[in-house]
Amino acid sequence: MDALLARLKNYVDLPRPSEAALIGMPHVLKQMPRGKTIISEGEVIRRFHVIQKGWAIRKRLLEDGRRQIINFLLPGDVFDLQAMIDSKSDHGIETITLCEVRSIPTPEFLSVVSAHPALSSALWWSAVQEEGILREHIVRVGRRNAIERISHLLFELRRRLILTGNADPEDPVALPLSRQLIADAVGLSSVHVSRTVSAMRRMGLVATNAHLRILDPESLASIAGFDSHYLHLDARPLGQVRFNDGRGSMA
Amino acid sequence: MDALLARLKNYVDLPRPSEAALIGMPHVLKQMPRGKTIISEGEVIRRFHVIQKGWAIRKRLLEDGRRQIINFLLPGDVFDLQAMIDSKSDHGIETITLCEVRSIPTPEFLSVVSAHPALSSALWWSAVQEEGILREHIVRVGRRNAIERISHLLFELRRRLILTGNADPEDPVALPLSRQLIADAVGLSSVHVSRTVSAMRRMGLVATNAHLRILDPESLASIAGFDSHYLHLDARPLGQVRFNDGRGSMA
DNA sequence: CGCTCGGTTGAGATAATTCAAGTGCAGTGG
DNA sequence: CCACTGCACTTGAATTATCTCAACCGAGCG
Repeated sequence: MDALLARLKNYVDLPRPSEAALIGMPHVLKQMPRGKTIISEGEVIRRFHVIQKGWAIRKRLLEDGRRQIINFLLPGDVFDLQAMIDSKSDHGIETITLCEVRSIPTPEFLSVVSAHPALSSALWWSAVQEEGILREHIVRVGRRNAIERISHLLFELRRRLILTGNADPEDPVALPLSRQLIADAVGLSSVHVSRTVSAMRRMGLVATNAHLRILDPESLASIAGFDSHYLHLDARPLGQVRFNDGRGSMA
Repeated sequence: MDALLARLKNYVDLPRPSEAALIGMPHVLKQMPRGKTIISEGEVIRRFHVIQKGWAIRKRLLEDGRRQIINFLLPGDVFDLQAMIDSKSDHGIETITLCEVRSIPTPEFLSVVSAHPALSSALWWSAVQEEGILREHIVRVGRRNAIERISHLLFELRRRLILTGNADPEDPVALPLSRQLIADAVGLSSVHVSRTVSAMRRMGLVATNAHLRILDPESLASIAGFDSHYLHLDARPLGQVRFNDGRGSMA
């Protein structure tokens, strides 16, 4: 199934025609190897993008080389609100695994969405969830210590992967993360992340052969003080609220 | 002039009828003393809010009392996207000075906005700017040291105040911030903030009588490595893009 | 006048960083 | 098949940024 569709279904059951419209939008599908730039900082964004497969990061680079990962983009994630206005991107987006990325020109995207209230309402939910993830990341980095930050991040990623059917809650979830990626996400040095992850391995929380695997999500959540309400999994459609352009005729 | 209007004018010149519609929305205007809760964590949000006067904070509290300020809400700021979906707020909002807050029920807000493309486009800009501020806050907290964090925050606040005519670029801007507020915003302890601010005073960057005043914004910006493009001050309207509900008839 | 509250300052403790050396694996080329 | 290289990861030791605890100060207020 389409990755975005799978994600939005956590919020509403889309009527068949809306599903069809979502999948049928004119788009370009691109395979990208790991480490490629999807959007570069300063570029004007004129298309919406959807991650179909693989992982990407949003990141900012400081002049002296320090890097901050703003968040991780997983299958089913759409970006970017910035496509709504004609402005230069304030951050870059880059693949960290082999990816399949779908992109749709802004006007076409909006006209499809505006014709389908259920779609637009689901996309609002998606935007609210994304903002929630951003806010929680601020809390993570600002007020938690190393093991809490890492545990919280890992648990969030697992939760989000499960949401789109990209991970099985029963299995140890594998994450394609290097120490350096984790470090740049949670604001630590890669060697301190290495030490902390080693400690977590000794505690039986994760395994670290080839990929990082989550062995004990419950303990992870409790160490992290994880509270999932920022993911808005409880949200239910209010009225019909459109994510809309003003040009096409209103269906 | 209306605070929100003043802010949106940085993006578009709203046509008279749109201005009138914005100001004329059915609303409640509330005076609130310092330290009052506008929205509490867990509450379902059914109204949009606009800060008319004063300052507020978005914050998250951890179980053990640690507090993280997610961002500052200044005159002209609108919140919250979360009003678009029927879900519990994942954070609290609280005044930190005497405030005047306007609130509009979601459906009324949306129907006015959907009738005015220029308004909806301006509100998209506002949402994009807010997301940019959130992202930059992550970089600030994740990858900058104490003096950089504080300088960056102060400079951003000054810039935003100037944007809405709440500060004069020529004068030393005064900010109603305690050491503790700064600490909880940038993820430090209040005593370390105190030390750092004292150092900044000795460097001639700020004054600290009664209120914190910014004396030397240029040096502040250069210490902080401040780059304003995340505020999207360069953005210009693309097509007509609506911020829309799907219930009312489309004007 | 005496309290309270925010801010300041010092001293010692701690978390995380930096630098540096060493290990192990995956891929490459002989 | 083996040696060689590169890269991520690991570990130790020394250093530094920041925190905690605690005492003190001074302005504003009842």
